[in-house]
Amino acid sequence: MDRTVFLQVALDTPLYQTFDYLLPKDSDATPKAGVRIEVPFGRRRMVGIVYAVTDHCNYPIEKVRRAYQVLDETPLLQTIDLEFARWLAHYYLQPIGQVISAMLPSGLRQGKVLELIDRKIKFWQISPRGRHIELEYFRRSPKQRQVIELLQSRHLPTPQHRLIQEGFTPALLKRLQLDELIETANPLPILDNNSSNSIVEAEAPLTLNLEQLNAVNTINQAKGFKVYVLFGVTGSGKTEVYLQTISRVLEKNKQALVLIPEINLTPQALHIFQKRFQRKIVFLHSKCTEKERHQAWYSASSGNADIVIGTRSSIFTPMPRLGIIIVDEEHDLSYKQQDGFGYSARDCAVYRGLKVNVPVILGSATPSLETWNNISNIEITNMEINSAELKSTKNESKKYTLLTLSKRVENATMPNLYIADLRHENRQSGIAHRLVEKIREHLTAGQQVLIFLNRRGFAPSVFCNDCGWIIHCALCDARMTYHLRESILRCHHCEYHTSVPERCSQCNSRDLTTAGQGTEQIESYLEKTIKGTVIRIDRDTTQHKAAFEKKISEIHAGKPALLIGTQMLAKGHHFPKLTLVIILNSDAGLFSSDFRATERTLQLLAQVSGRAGRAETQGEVWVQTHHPQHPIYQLWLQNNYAEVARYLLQERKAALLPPFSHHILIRAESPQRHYAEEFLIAVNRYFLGNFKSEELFQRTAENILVLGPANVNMERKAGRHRLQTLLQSPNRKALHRMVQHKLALIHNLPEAKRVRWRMEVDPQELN
DNA sequence: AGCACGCCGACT
DNA sequence: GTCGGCGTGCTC
Repeated sequence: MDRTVFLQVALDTPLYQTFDYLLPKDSDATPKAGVRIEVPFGRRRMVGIVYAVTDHCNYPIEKVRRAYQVLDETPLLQTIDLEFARWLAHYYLQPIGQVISAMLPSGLRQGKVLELIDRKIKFWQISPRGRHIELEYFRRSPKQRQVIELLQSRHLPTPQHRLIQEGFTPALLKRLQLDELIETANPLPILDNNSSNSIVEAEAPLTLNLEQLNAVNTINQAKGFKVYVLFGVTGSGKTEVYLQTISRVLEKNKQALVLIPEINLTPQALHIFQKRFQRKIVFLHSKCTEKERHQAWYSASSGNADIVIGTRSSIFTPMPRLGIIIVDEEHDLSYKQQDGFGYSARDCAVYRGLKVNVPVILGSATPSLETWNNISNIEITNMEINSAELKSTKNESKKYTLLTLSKRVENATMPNLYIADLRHENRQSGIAHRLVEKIREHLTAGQQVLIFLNRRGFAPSVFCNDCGWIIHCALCDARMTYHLRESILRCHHCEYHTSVPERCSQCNSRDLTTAGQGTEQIESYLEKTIKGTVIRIDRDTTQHKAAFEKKISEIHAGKPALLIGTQMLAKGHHFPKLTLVIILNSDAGLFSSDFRATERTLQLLAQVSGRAGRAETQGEVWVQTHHPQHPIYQLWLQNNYAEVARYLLQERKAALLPPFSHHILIRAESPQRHYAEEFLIAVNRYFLGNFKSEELFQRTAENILVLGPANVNMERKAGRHRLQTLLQSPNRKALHRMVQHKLALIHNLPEAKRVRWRMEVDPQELN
């Protein structure tokens, strides 16, 4: 006898539950878990995912409503994906419906029909021959030259209609195709080995050095889940290790998932994969159009694509034949989602690897301390001196295997590191004269130089010489940055900007002046001082889409040039002609209140330093500082990240900070400070019972540390006051349990209605 | 989150 | 008289 069937449906609401529904009218079959379903929800009509099919319901049966219709025959999410979602929701303390919603491309979320892309549109891309053709070849045919230049600059196929809009004719394109200078391409960056128009050649694998070979062999021996930390200095050939392990995975007819940080270099990285594998590769990154994302997602989840390369959120892409997960630059902050539900794609990757039982590679020249602490086979050879101490830091949680690549490929050496002590240097516009001389030397020798300064604009603050008044943002607790070319004051923390005032608003003096230097000032100073090409790369100079790539290819052309850049330029780019790197303002990271600041600064120093001297030429790196004796610089000079990690882990252990304890952060913000504060106080009462608001530190019965409500470093940002409570415990389970139990209560607090609040597990930034 | 209901202040 | 402010409550 048939029993009534109930569908537990996950809906995108902030409620920590699923909702029960009856089958749609005259439905012929029971839907499978993982299909989309349209249901009535309050007065709304929503699309959800069938999370489970059961024969009972916990809700008063007379109030259970009937679903409108099932939208898919085959599930979009498989059982294993739903289990992944369940774990995510539990671990990150998020409503299941919102987690599942984040796993789907937005079109599918809204109930759109899965449709394949229109194959009738013709796409063009540069051919291997066209990529390397001398432009001289087009002396007599400027139109052809324009097409070639355009397509050379593009990393993704360009639709024909776009080229026709640009004034090119189909006949012209046909002509170039005949000369094998351009080729038709699949509409998406999908390389399909059985499509006749794909003529991308497979590039042969490179020869591995011993360390690389060892890494590849070790990973290839993995049977099921195992985490490998591929610890390789910049230029040590991590990518080649990825490629050759992927190659083995593909042979076994499995799929590979490769996560990369959210940086501008993606097109180059992707090209490497395209050249190596004549397989279906799909890309998922922030610049994908909705349609591309949809298509890539479909291709991956149907098992059609062999390799998925993407940023943070691609960790959720369903892949039925998943065989390996690679997280490149695993320490990178962009793996941490900052808004919405604050997951770490790297941590999710490790969990997913465990769940699906496949190996996970975490690659970095500067692994995060969380990762480092999990390594089981730290090589004692590197650190004989402290091996006794090291052993004492070991605990049962060590479970990752360390694979070290200590040498740069092609005989490139590591750069020499130097400190410029600003206390004894003459300087102008924030740069020591001695270093300007250095720049000249290297440029004259035909090399390129990089100046790293993590500060846009002309000057980071403007003040009154008479009364000392500093101009602040109207919406944030932050100073205004002066932008010379625009002649404007900008806040770098919100959209607020204003014209430069004539007079001090406090004392009416006309004597306003700037303090400090940004990239704009360094650029204008050095353009005058040295004669040569200066290329500045920061958010201000790369606003137009093509500008960034244009500058990068200008650098790659290899002519002597001085590059001035922020973070943007620091990561992932390989500039073979770069021999001198100067880091201008790393002191900023020395006195931060965030306990992770030291780790971040050292990672950044190492990453930036790694840009220097990749080819046969010896590179040098200079750091300018007022505090040359600071331990950060002493550690940096040793040029031994393993030692850095060891040292920092000792500190963390002594202070019982992560990874030796665990954090959950509750943030609240409101235009009215007291609303945020009252909410957090109400939350604390749940944890502490007799919470005394005048004490900053308190402990719960389970000995969990409750710290707050406390101000965030920049208390007011974009017009909102921000406060937070930090929960800390060495016992992750106890911490989770406590918060889990109060979650629904917190959500229902009347105080919660008046503020924007969110829960963050494993926060990466405490300010 | 949405979306409705409901109960008070200043406007055509 | 009603338009609309946002406090409160509910969603299978």
